[in-house]
Amino acid sequence: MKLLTRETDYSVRVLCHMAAKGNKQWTAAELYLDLRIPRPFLRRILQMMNKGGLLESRKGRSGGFRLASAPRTIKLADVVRLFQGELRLNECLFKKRICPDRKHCPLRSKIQSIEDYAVKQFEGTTIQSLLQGN
Amino acid sequence: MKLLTRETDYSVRVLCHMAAKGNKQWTAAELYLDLRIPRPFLRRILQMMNKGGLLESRKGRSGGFRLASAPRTIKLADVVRLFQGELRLNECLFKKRICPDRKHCPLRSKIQSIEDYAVKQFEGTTIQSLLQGN
DNA sequence: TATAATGATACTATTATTATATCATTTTAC
DNA sequence: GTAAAATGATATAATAATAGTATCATTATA
Repeated sequence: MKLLTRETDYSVRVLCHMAAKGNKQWTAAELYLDLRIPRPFLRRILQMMNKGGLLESRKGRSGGFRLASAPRTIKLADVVRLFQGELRLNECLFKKRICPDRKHCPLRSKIQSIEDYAVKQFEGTTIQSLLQGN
Repeated sequence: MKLLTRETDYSVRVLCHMAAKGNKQWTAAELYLDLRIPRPFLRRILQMMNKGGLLESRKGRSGGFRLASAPRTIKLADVVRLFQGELRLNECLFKKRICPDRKHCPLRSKIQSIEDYAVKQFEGTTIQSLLQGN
């Protein structure tokens, strides 16, 4: 199983790659050459990161993408939220039909505790810290 | 997303239900009446729990299932392992193609830390502790 | 004004999970 | 002995999430 989807994973790579090279502007084509993320997928991700405020974009010829903010202010949690929504490790159990005794379900609190831990990790990780290998 | 699959979830319910009623033997039909887990799915799960050593079974008329060991010795980790294999939250990234720099991937260590925490929770949780609401 | 970029979006493919269905085998009550 | 009631084994279908593709519209500039 995977805690992070590929969209999240690829996006982190993009952000790290950009952050490593200062405040340069990048086209999708350039990023493809460097990172080999499937091209149309990459483009969609870039657009989502733009909409989500992680990147800024310029349209038209000589357009491209750049980081919207400093690497130390971009949290892994932001990327996860953008592509996966709020982390909810309990999801399935309560989706369509209500769990018979949600309140007292002791499994729930275990999962919740793991979820909390994961979110804390994501909140405490920035693009900068990833670049520094922390 | 869900940390536990339905197989795992259902199985925990079955184990807790059994544990709550002493060392009784149960048929799949009885468990269905009590737990309303889809019947063929329930049967398959019971068979897997039997093979996996969580339950014992008796075949033939007046056959059925019972706990293979005391509730305090059955760990949530055992159930997860049986139905989901070793928890591997990193899975996707390294599946088909190798991550370009697995060793140095700082994301990996974050995920690993979350995985370790989750496993610790699972190891520390037993059917008995779930019954007691811990 | 042609070109080279992003924007928007519909579509397809793949995979994992969830669920069903069926027939074989075993045991026992009668 | 044998029918009935249980599990064993296993193939298949349905659903949903993820991953990836394709295409046309729009924008800006060389």
